[in-house]
Amino acid sequence: MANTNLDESVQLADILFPDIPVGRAAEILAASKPRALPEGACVTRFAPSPTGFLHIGGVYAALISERIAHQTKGVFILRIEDTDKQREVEGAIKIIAQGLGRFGISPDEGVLPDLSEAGAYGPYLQSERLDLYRVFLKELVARGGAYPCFCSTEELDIARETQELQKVKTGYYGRWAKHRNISAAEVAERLARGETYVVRVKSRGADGEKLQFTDLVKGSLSLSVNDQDSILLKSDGYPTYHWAHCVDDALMQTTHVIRGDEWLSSAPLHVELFELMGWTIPQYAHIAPIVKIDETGTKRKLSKRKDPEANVEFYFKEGYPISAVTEYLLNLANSNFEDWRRENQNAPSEKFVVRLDKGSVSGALFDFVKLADVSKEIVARMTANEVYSAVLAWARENDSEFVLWLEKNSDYAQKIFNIEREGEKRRKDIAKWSDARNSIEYFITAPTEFVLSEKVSAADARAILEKVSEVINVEDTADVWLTKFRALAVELGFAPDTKTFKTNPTAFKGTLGDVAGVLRVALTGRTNTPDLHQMMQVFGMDEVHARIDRAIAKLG
RNA sequence: GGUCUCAUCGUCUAAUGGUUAGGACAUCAGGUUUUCAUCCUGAAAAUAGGGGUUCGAUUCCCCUUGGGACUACCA
Repeated sequence: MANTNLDESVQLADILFPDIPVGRAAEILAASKPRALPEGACVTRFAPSPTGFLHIGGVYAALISERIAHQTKGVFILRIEDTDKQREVEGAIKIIAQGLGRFGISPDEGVLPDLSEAGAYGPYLQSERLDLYRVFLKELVARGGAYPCFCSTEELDIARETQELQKVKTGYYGRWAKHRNISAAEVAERLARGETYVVRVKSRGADGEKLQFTDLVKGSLSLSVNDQDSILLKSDGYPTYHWAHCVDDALMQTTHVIRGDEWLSSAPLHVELFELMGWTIPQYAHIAPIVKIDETGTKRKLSKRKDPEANVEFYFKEGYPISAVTEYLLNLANSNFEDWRRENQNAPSEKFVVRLDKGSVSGALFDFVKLADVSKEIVARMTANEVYSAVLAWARENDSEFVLWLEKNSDYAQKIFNIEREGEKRRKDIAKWSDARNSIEYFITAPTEFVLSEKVSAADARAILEKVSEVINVEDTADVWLTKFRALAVELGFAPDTKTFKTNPTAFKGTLGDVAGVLRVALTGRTNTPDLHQMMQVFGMDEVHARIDRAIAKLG
């Protein structure tokens, strides 16, 4: 800034922002209280734009930010970046705040899930901070760090075309920065004529210069310094992301900026901005995006247009338990999460300490199979009552018919969900709540089709069912039932167990499993169900008899 | 095109200048159980390619190839 004429800059600032009194910036800074936080506490924030959509990648970033803040006894802020009026969508703030709320991610400051605002460093909507951006921009202009630019979009387009033709770097910089040294007098004149303008940073960087940059996720990097006179204030009076980020995170005293790595290449600009203002530069953590393989076989970021799974609504609709999605995301953030989980089976996931430096450096593929596994594990650990409540809550939003049944048959449903849900070897058949209905469907509707295994003849099947009908008593303990069942099988010429059958296969019509298969199909119409004895206990005597009779009738 | 960046089983990843390169999910095979999606055992499966440095490289360096991000008055 050696040859910048300070007087000229101050004049320029006054012409541009005549309504802002001298010293206003200093006043605001002086009024902003330092946060009283314990040593090592991190202040983080999630700052989405309200585009009507909560992206799973956003939840990922928010989750990491929230954990970093809270595990250090710091502060987590939800700030809304609504500086693009074109893209803003009605009701989007609600979607974001409540969506995060469903994931249990609650901010200490900013917009809360109930849409109220908390915190002493607000407002937390950027559209309500417009005066702040102007105040500090005036300061920057006065220091010779920014200037107005009157170039039209057309002019800029032409310049870029020229640059492309000449094969030089595109953009507004150096000798291409037409208004870099515009005089206060000229600005006054153009303003008087009603010309619109933007305000650009007067970059100090030169092409080819490097910036040693330490990123908390990516490590030590050598980035190119910023040499672009980027726009800070748009002609509509709104700041660009860059300026808003700088002003907001300085005023909110953010210590750790955790954001998607698409921001990495503009980090040098942000660093320059903080330096120009003489503010403390926050620590940066640029996290890798969650990607998918598309039709062409290339990896790309989850796209809100093309990929339904990019939207958190998708997970709500499918009924993935929220904690499963959270744990999967945590596992993506720090792969040692699953080791921790094995050691701490019943601990809440908040106990796991997230580390930024253990994050993936390049994008990770979202793996639904793995998610399903995590999810099944979680559902298996839940009680029947918890499962019932979760399924009911899911059904309320997605399956009104099922809700009716669940509400009417609350006790019965809980008994069903309790099958193989006690003890060590728990059944793992539900990954998401939308699976639930199908997995218990045969309890709701008795089967009408009975497809028997080819291993058992119709006559034998009939004999089996009639015999079962005679001896069955659902009050029997599992052992008693099994003894009866085995005797019955032997009586009809089947082997009492697999081992016996294998020693002399020709001596038997089949195995005990084959006999069980007949009963299973009669009761459920399926070959694949939970434990017979437990199911029959839930059915009760009457239902068991009714189903067996119906099956016999069907067999002719 | 320019700038930056990344590269370990199919996937997510661990590890180290010297290891049989480890785990998890998925896959396959065997076993247990009255079925099974549970459970147990086992198998197959990776350091992108080429050069260096080194006694020794997957690890450090260079090149190639491939991927990703950015290159807006969008965030």
